Amino acid sequence: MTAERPGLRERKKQATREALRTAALRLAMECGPDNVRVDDIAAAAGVSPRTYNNYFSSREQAIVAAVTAERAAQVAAAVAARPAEVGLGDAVRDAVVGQYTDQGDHAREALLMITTSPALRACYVDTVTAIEEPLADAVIARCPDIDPLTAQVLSAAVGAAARVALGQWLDATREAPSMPGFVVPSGSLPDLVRAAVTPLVPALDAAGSPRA
Amino acid sequence: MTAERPGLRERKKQATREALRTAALRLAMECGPDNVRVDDIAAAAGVSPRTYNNYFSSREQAIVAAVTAERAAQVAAAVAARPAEVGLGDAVRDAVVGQYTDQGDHAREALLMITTSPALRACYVDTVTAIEEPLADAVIARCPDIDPLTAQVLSAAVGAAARVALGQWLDATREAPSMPGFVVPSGSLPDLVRAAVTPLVPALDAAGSPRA
DNA sequence: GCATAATTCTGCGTGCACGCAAGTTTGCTG
DNA sequence: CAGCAAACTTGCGTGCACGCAGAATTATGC
Repeated sequence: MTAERPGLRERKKQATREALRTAALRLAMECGPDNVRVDDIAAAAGVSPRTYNNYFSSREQAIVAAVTAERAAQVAAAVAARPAEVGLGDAVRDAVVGQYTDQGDHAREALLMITTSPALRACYVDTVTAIEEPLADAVIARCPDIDPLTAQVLSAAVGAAARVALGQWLDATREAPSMPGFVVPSGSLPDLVRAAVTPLVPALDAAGSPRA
Repeated sequence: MTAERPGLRERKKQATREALRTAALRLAMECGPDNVRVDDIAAAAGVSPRTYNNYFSSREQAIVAAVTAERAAQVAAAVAARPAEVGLGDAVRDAVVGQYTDQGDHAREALLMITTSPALRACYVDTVTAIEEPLADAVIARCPDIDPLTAQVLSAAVGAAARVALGQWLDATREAPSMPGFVVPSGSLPDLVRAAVTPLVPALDAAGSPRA
């Protein structure tokens, strides 16, 4: 139903994208983030270096994409999945927090590597921008009477909050190894994300139910 | 008082930065944004091309900086200048809106040129990120008991709202010339910014006065 | 099945960002 | 004033993003 026509063409594109992501992450983990050239990734995926940039617009993007993958769609789905009774604020907050809980074991060491390189950290933090549009759509679907601009602003605000939390956490985990005493000064990532999104709950609720 | 020691060194640096900004904007206005090379800007400012990248990390940044300039500090000052009686929400909103009202005549045509190039638009939109840190400081100064993370999140949210408003407005003004009928479909920029920040006011007020 | 239109991949060239290692200027101190 | 250390500038080399145009591949009409 949702997949109208797989189409040989489209499938090949997704395969290439997947191959690039995987190769990028593998090489980065093996050789270290700074010892991987774009040409290497392209070669490992069996395409031209030029083709790499038809799929990803920066060297770091492919590596990060291997970890981020379908996050945007998942957030939107999670918001839609919350029962209609709970307020918009709780629904969005729980959906976002859920995205950063129970990371797989493999993802955890990848995250640690991303911590290594400033460029990778910046790129990873920027990926949360991708949730804005799907999230706005989900918000509109939940509250059809909401002003589209408001939905967009609130989604962007949530994205910004997640960005702040992620930045804090990445910095904290990077500093940690030097200080043997404290492991994670700021607590776990899900807790941090929750704490960051919580201040926005009043705004979300206010927009979600105008007559309350 | 605040300026401890200007110092010959620091003055030269600011002069170079200013020269680069000005030259960049002038050349961009004269030749069109896409017909200006970094080397040209550097030459016009009398420095090496390499030095250019010691001050600005992208070609567009210098052009945009000529328009943006001191915006970040002004927002922080504007927040601090609001009387202590008004709520945090109103104070921040008015301060941000004030930044985008009564643009100079010269700035207005520069804005129009920025509309021309996608890269410039993206860069200009990204500059609002710079207000986050000063704004967070101003918020903390206003509400000393606030959680620093909350202040940071709210500032980032406000920045995101401004970003959305700016994006909308830039897109709208770009589409406008093709449609002779409508000039600005979405209204004036200050109104748009106000409308974008308003949904966040409940969150700001909630954080600003916990006991209300 | 085949011709044709639409996409995608690829090589090439250009402009750009940035690390590195001198060379130069500035600020401080004896 | 001499001399030293820190900061800034500059040239060079490398890797990268992306526009462009031609070849290769896929979809579509007959």
